[in-house]
Amino acid sequence: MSAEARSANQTRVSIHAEDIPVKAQGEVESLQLEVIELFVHAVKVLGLPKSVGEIYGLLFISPEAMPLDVIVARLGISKGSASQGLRFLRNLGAVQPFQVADDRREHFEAVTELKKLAAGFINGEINPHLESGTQRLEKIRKAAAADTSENGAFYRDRLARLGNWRRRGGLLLKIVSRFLGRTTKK
Amino acid sequence: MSAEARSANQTRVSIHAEDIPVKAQGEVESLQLEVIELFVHAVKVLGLPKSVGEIYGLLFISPEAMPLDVIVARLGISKGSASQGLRFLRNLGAVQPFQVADDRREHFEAVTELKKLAAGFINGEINPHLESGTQRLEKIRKAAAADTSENGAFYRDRLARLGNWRRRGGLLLKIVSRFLGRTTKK
DNA sequence: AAGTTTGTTCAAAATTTATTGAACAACCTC
DNA sequence: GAGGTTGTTCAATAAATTTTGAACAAACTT
Repeated sequence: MSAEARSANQTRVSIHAEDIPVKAQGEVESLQLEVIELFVHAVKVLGLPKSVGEIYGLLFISPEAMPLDVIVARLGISKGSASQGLRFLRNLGAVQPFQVADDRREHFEAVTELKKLAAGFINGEINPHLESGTQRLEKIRKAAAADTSENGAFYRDRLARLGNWRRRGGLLLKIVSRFLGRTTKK
Repeated sequence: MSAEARSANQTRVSIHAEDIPVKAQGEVESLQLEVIELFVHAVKVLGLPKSVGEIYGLLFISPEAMPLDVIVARLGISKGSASQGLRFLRNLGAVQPFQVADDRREHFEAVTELKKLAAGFINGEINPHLESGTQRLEKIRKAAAADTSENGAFYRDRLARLGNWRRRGGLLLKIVSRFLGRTTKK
C-alpha cells in the first residue's frame, strides 16, 4: 500500500500517530524531509538503494532513536525494505542498535562519526571488491606469463600497470582512513 | 539480439571479420575477455553501466586503437551503446580520440595514467554531486537558523556536522589527487 | 500453550536503468 | 546531387535492481 493510499484512508477509528504517513501529519518535519532527500542523493552516488538513504537520513536528523516499526511508519516504506536496509546499515556500522527499558523492540540510532562511516564503507563495500579483483588479476597474469603470442609482451605490460593501479589504490585507502581519523581543526 | 543468438547464425554468406562476435572467432582473445570482465566489475562498483566497462576494457587491453564500428563488432554491442559509452569516456578523459591517415573514422585509445583517470572521475562524477549537495545543505541551514522549535538546536548541530563532513570530503579529494599525481617508487 | 509482538525471508511486482535499433544529420565521394 | 559513410539521438524494449507484502520463525506474555 502506498503512502498516498493510506493517506486517503479516512475511516480508521483508532489512530496511532505512527500509522499516519509523513505528509498527512507533522511527524517528519519538512526540514527533516529535506535532509533525508540529501542523504538519498548521497547514497545513490555510492550505488546504494534509496531506502538505505531514507533510513539513515531519518535517524541522522531525528533527536531520538527509534525501532523498525516507527521507521516504517515515518517513511511510509515496507517492513521488508526497512529490515533489509537496517541490516545493511548495521553491517556497515552506520547504525547502532540497542535496547530500551520496558520495550522488546530493538532501537536504532545513527552513527555520525565520519571516520566510522568511512571505515565501514571501505571494509564492507570497497575492500571485498578490491580483493576479488586482485585475485582475478593474479590469475590473468599467470596466463599472460605463458603467452608467447605476438601480443604477449603488450598484455604483460598492461597487466603490470593494472597491478600498479591496485597497489596505489590500496595505499590510498590507508591514507583516507588516516586522514579521516585525524581530529581536524578550524 | 544477443551475442549468442548471432553466433548461431550460420547462414550468412559474405562474412567480414568485424561482423563475427567475440566467441566465434579469435578476434578478442580469451585473455582480453577476462580483462574486459575485470573492468566491467570495476565500473559497476563505480556505478557505471557495463558497456562503459567493456569499451574501456577492450581499448585498455588492445595493442591498437580502433574506431566505433570495430568496437561494436568486437564486443557485439549496439552502435547506440558504443556511441554513448564513448561519449562518456571521452568526457571523463578516459579515452583519447584521434584521426588516422586515409580513414575518416575517429579512432580511440585508452588513457592509462591513473592520475588522469582519477582526475576525470572526480571532476566529472564526484564534484558535481558534491557541489549540488553543498548548495542544498546551505539552503537547509538557512531554514534551520530560523527554527525556534524544540528541535531547532538539534537540527543546527547535525547540519553543522554535515557541513564538516563536506569540508573534509573536499580536502580528501585534493589529497587523493596529490597522491595519485606523485610518481611512486618500489 | 494459545495468542501476540517483533523481525526476517523471499517470490512477485514495481521501478529504475541500460541497451537496442531505426531514423536522422553531417559530411564526404564520385 | 545521388549515394555512401560515420556517428548521434531517442523512443521502445530489455535487463537489472529495488520494493513490497505475505508467510514464517523466534521469542515473549498471559
